[in-house]
Amino acid sequence: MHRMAERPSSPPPPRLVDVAKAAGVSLATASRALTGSSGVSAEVAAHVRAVASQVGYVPNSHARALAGGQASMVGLVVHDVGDPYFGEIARGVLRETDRRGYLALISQTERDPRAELARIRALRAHRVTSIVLAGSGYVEPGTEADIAAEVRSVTAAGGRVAVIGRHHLPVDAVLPDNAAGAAALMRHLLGLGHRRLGVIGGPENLTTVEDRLAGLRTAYGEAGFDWRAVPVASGDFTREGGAAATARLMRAHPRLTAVVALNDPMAVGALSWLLNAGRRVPDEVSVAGFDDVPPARDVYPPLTTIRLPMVAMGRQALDLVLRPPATRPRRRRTGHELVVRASTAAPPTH
Amino acid sequence: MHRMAERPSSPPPPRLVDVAKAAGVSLATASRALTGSSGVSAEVAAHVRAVASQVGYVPNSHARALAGGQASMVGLVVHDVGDPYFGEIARGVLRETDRRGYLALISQTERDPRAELARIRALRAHRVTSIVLAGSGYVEPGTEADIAAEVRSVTAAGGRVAVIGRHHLPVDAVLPDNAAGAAALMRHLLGLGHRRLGVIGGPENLTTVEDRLAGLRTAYGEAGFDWRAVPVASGDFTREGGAAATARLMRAHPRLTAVVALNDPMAVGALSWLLNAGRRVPDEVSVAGFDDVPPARDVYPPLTTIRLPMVAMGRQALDLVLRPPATRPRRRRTGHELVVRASTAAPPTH
DNA sequence: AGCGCTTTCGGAAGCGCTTTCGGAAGCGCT
DNA sequence: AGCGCTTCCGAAAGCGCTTCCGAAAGCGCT
Repeated sequence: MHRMAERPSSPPPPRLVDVAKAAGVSLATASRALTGSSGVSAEVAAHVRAVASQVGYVPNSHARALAGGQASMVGLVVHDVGDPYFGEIARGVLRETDRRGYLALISQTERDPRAELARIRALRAHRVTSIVLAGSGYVEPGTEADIAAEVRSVTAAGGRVAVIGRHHLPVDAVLPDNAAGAAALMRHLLGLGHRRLGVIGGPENLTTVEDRLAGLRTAYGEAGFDWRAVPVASGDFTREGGAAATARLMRAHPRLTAVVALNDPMAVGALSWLLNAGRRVPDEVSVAGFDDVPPARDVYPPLTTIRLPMVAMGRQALDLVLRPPATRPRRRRTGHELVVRASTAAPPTH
Repeated sequence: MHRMAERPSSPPPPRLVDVAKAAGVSLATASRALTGSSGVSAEVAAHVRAVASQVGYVPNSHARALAGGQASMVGLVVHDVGDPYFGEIARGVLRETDRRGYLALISQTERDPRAELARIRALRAHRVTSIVLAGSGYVEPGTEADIAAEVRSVTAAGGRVAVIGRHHLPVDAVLPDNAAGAAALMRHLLGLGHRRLGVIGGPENLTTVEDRLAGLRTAYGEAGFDWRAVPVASGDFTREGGAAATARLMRAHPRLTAVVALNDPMAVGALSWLLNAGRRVPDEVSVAGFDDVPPARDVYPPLTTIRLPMVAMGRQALDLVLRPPATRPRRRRTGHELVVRASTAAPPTH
C-alpha cells in the first residue's frame, strides 16, 4: 500500500460518534435520529439532524450496509449504453434513481453472452439487492439455468430483480407487447400492398426476437399468406449487422419490395445499404424498424417504426425493483404505437 | 423493518471465515491469499483460492471497503446518458470498468445546474474515491466554488477525480482540442466560399462552448473577416434547442448561407427546421455540427462535423482516475478529425 | 551449537454503523 | 405513596473484512 506523501491532509470526515458527541447524545440515539427509526423524541431527533448537517456529516454507506442497514444502490445491466435503445432505458432508470436518492451501478454486456452472468455476480458481490436486467436475454445457450440460479439467489436473500423485455425469468417484468407491435407493423406494410417482404432478424435465443417474429408471422398468416415464403436474414441488432443482412437478403431475393428490421439500428443499416446500392427508398423498397429510437426520425428517409416508451420502461422497472415484493411476479405491459414516416410507401406498380 | 415471510431461505453466503476454516488456515491467511498481499506462500495461497472458488465465496465489498481495502467502484457523472455524446463516453468508461473488474456508479445531471454538486456529494457519501466528471461544466453560476471545494475534499481524502472536456478544475483532464477542431470546421466552410454564417451556441459558462466559439472566431478572424458580424443564437445542446435557435437565426438573418452548431444534436435540429421551412441543404444553406455522434452519418443530409473519439475519451478518463496520482494534474489531449459529408457545400452563386 | 535474520502464519484489534437489550424516567392509576 | 406501564435513551454486541504485531519456524552464519 503505497500511501504517498499526503497533501496538507484535510481533517478526516466526521463520523457518527462525532455527531453524537457534538449533540450531547449517545451513538445509538444519533443513529436512530438520522435513520428515522422510532424511539427518539422529535426534538432530540431534530437537534441531532441539525448538528449533523452543520458539521457536514455524511454517513458511511459501507458501514451502514455492513451493519445491516438499507442499501441505497441499485444495479442495472444493459447490453450497451451507447445503443440508443438501452441509452433511453438507462436514462429512465437514472432519472428515477436520482430522484429517489439512490445510486445506480451500471454495467454492460456488450453482446458477450457469458458476460451477463458475470455482471450479476459482480453486483451480488457488492451486495446490491435490487437489480434491473435490460440485456434482452441474449445469453449463451446453456447459461440460462445459471442465470436463473443467480437470480434466484438474489431473491432468496431478500433482493429484488426486474427484467425488461424478457419473460423467461420468474421475476417482475416490464414487457412491451412485441408481438402486437410487430403485427401492427406487418399490417401496415400489407395494407400498403407489399407481398414480397424480407425480414432482418436478430440473435437466436432472444425472447424479444421470437416475439417480434411471431407477431410478423401472425399478421402475415392472418392476411392469408404463407410465412414460409418470407426470407429471414439474421442481424445482430447493430447498424452494421443490419446492412450485412440486407445485402444477403437482397442478393438472394432481388425482387423484395419491403424489408422489416427487428430494431431501428438494423433498419438504418438497411437504408444505408439500399441507398448505397442505388435502390430508392421507399419508391423501390420500403424499410421499417422497431423501437423508434431518437435518431429514427432524422435518418433518410425518416423511419417507419413501432414506438416503445423506453424511458418509461426504465422508470417502471426501477419502480418494481424498489417496491415491496408481491407474492407472485408482476408483469407491467407497456403500450406501443405505429409511427408511419417516409421510409414506407406502396410498392412499385409495374 | 418489515421482513416478510422468508421464502425457503437459501443458506447464507459463505464468509471469509468459512473459507479459512475449510482450507485449514487462519482468517488472516485467507484474507492475504485472496487479496494477493504478500506474506503467504504460493502453495497456501493457491489452495485457499481453490477452496474459495469451490465453495462459491464472494467477498463482501462493504466489509472490505470498511476495513480499509481498495474500493472497487468508480463514479461517473454525465448530463444525460440518452444523449449520444455522453452515451459514447459512458460506453468507453464502462468497457474499461468491466474489463478491470470495477463497477461504475452513474448518475446524470440532466442539465440541472445544481445537480452536479448533489451528485458528487452522493458519490462521496458512498465513499467512492474515483470520479469521472463528464458533465461539461454546465453549473449554476456561483456553484463553481462549491464544486471545486467538493472535488478538493475528494482528492484531499486520497480520492481521484478526472474531468472530460473541461479545464477549470485542478485535476486530471481529458481534453479534446475544441478550439482547433472548431477552427478546422470554420476553415472548411470558408474554403467552400461561405461568408455569411450563423452560429448556434450553447449554454453560458460552459468551457466547451467557449473553446469552440473561440476556435470559430480565430479562424474567421485569420481569414480577414470581422467576427462581430457573425450572429450567434444560443441553443441548449439538444435537437429541439438547435431547431429553435435556427429559427431565430434565420428569421433575423434570412441570407445566411451556412450555420454551424456547436454540437451534432443541435445541427440535426437545424437541419430539421431548415428542411421544414423549405430551405434546401446544402444547396441554399450548409449545416455543420460537432462531435460526430453515431447518428450524424445517417441523418439527411449526412452531417459534416468534427469527430471526437468519445469512447476513447471515456476510457482514458477512467484510466487516469485509476492510475496512481501524479504530483500535478495531467492533461490528455485527444485528436479530432474533420469529417466532410453532404450537409456542407459551396454557397449559392447568385 | 547458538546467534540473528527472514519468511510464514495466527490472534486480535478495529473500520463506522445498526440494533438488541436493559435501565432510567415519566405517566396515570389504585 | 406505590404500582405497573410506556417512552426515551445508553452500553455493548456484532456485521465481514484487512492489517498490525508477535510467535514460530526455517535459514546461513560464526
